[in-house]
Amino acid sequence: MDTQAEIEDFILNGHLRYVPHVSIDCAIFGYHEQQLKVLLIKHKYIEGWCLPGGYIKRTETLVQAANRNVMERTGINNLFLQQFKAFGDPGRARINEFDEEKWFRVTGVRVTKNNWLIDQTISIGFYAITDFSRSVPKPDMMSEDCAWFDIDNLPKLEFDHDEMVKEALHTMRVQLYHYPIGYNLLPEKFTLTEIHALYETLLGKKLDISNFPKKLMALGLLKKLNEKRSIGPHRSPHLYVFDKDAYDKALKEGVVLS
Amino acid sequence: MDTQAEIEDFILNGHLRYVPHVSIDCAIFGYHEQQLKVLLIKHKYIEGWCLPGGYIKRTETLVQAANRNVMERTGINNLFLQQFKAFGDPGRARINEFDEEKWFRVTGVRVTKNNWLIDQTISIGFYAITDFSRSVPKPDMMSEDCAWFDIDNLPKLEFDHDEMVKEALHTMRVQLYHYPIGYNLLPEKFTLTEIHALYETLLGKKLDISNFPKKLMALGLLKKLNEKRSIGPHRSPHLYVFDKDAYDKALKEGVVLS
DNA sequence: TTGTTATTTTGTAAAATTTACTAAATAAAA
DNA sequence: TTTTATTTAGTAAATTTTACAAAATAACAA
Repeated sequence: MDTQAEIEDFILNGHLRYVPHVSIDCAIFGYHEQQLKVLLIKHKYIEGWCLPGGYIKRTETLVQAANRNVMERTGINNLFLQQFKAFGDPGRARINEFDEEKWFRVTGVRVTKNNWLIDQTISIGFYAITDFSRSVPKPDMMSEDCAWFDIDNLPKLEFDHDEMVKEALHTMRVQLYHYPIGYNLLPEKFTLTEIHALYETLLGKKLDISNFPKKLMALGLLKKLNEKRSIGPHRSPHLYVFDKDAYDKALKEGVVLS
Repeated sequence: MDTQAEIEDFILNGHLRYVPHVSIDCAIFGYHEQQLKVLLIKHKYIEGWCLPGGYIKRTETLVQAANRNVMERTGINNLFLQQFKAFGDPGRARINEFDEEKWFRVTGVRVTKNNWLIDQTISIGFYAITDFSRSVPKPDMMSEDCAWFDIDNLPKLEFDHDEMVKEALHTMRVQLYHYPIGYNLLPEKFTLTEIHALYETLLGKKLDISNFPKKLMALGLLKKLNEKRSIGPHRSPHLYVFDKDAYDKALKEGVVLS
């Protein structure tokens, strides 16, 4: 979606391919070396930053729509992805502030007030987690920028997206105790210290350095390798990999981490 | 919404007052004397039973829409109400089976295929809990029956409503440990045995008769009264009431029950 | 008035889990 | 060989959960 013809077609005929009045918004959390970030985009049409999002094709499921959106913004497929809440309070989208001239300047298309895009929209929130160092943030056709922001240094977001981030973060932190996490976020082979740091960062709190790795091991998701990693003048830590079968089973059936 | 004029107006002009393409569906759980039921409705237009639901007014929030719907079906206001998931997979509503003649027979209105009601719809699922003995089930204008069904003796439901009930029940049972429950479900003054039975029934499992009441008390939501209830040739149990302040605080901030 | 009975309620020991802390093992570099 | 920072195993204390026993009780019948 980039050429002017495509933009025009989306604006004028999008309602035939997408479900009107419903969108998805994605809180994409990015982790790397003990840093937690969120991906934001800057609309051409709007002043501030907001969460990436989009419409749902009439032929795809909600999860597919969210996955497509996350893929388009980060270039990464098949992330851990969860629906967390639908947002639909009237006034959340500020459609009353519609400015035909501005739309024309930005899109090059004459948009009238009865266009399918200019109407009340209910948005379904998803969150995803990825390794931000592997991603290539890419704006969509309606936005001019797309970048990672530190989780505790976010700008004021547009619409109800502040609340969305808050809810997404809360849900993510609760679900960390009930789903396995780490795949795609850690190197193929990793140390207990690395996965410990991952959990600490995502949860935003300290976890006992001696007990937490034991709890992780007790879940039975990790396989200990006969290899160690050299980390300078210190004891070399063992390397681990995820047991893919146990991991996928845990994704389906859930786990309990205390 | 009952007269023919109102039905006709809803079908022909509803898209002006309601948000098209989005609906809500409510799994309304009913409790009374150790029985757990679900409220189902039977559409005039559709063969089997399904969850009650409806559209969202352009002026109301999602929760208001759900509450209005629950109120219309049960006659009871202000129940414990929670959003649990949005459902939007294509094909879930079977709009391809649209039958103009049948719609006319049922509604007395000539509905064409481009009507706002005949299109892909994404539904936001809410669940609620009420005392079914106090409710007066009432069909909506599109349905011919509305009745309580035993939770473990449900008929096969239409659309994706089997999955909705399953998800609603699962979410409800998880949230029972994180929100206070019992208000409106028990008499104003109740015994520990009664609230114990409530939890057992909603959770669908046994809870230790000696330890569970202690856990409940530990939450600090109950006030012990200086009254007892006569229950025949047995020790008279104490009566309790909810501490409204603590209860409301717990509703907002959550509790932890083990 | 006194036992009988079923239920409520308190008490407590055992079991299990979590937490806090100690110390041994280790590997590279000085 | 010693130093050093980190990994990792071990364990005792603290806490929580569970299981079970027994006391309290109130209506009724004898």
